[in-house]
Amino acid sequence: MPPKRGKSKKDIESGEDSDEYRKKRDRNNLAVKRSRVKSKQKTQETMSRVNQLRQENSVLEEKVKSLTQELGFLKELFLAHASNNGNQGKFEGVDLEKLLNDSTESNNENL
Amino acid sequence: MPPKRGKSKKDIESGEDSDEYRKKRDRNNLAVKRSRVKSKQKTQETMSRVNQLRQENSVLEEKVKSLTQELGFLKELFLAHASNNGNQGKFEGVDLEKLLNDSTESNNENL
DNA sequence: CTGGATTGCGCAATCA
DNA sequence: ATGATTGCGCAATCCA
Repeated sequence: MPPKRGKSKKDIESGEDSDEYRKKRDRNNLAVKRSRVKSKQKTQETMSRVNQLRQENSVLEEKVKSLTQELGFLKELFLAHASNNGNQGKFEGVDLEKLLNDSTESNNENL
Repeated sequence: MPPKRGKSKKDIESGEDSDEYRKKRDRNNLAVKRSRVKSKQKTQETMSRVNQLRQENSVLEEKVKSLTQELGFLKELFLAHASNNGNQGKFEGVDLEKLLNDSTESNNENL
């Protein structure tokens, strides 16, 4: 009682000398082609993404650099002012020394 | 005057039923395998690179954010001080208004 | 079960 | 001649 199918013996797979088989192969070959094209596209996009990120990155680095520089300058200015006036680093009632360090340390440690 | 070679007819290529041919195929198959492994590795590395850059990027963004914030705060402090003393924005002999804008504009325009 | 999508694999052409 | 790459088809397998 071999299972009776619509086809002859071993389905379309493996054997089936012609039409159905060929048809199936052809379709698969197309699928393979599509799949590979897609794959290559993705690879390309990934590489582009890398360059894009590199760009953004260097822009940000410069930004950080100039902001840090700026901040450093202001800090010195502050300290100079403070010592000139002997008001213990207080300016407008704020403890600048502490403030400046707070948001400078955490930013410089990664450079 | 058929060209005389060391082999029979069509070289080792295409035909040559055995040894030389098979040997060549086998070597190529290995080469293909090597090549494909290498290729996949490179793809993987590229993807890792993307994530790595994403990381660096967000770190930098935060850095810029906090530095900018800091700078904004100091700027206000400065301006307040200047107006309180009615010295035309001069502080320690420096024109802060101008200074602060110079290296702040170029840094905020991309946010 | 049906059928496209992926993937490993080998062949041959071509590059270096 | 030789290894590296690349397009291509086959078949197994995945996945929906």
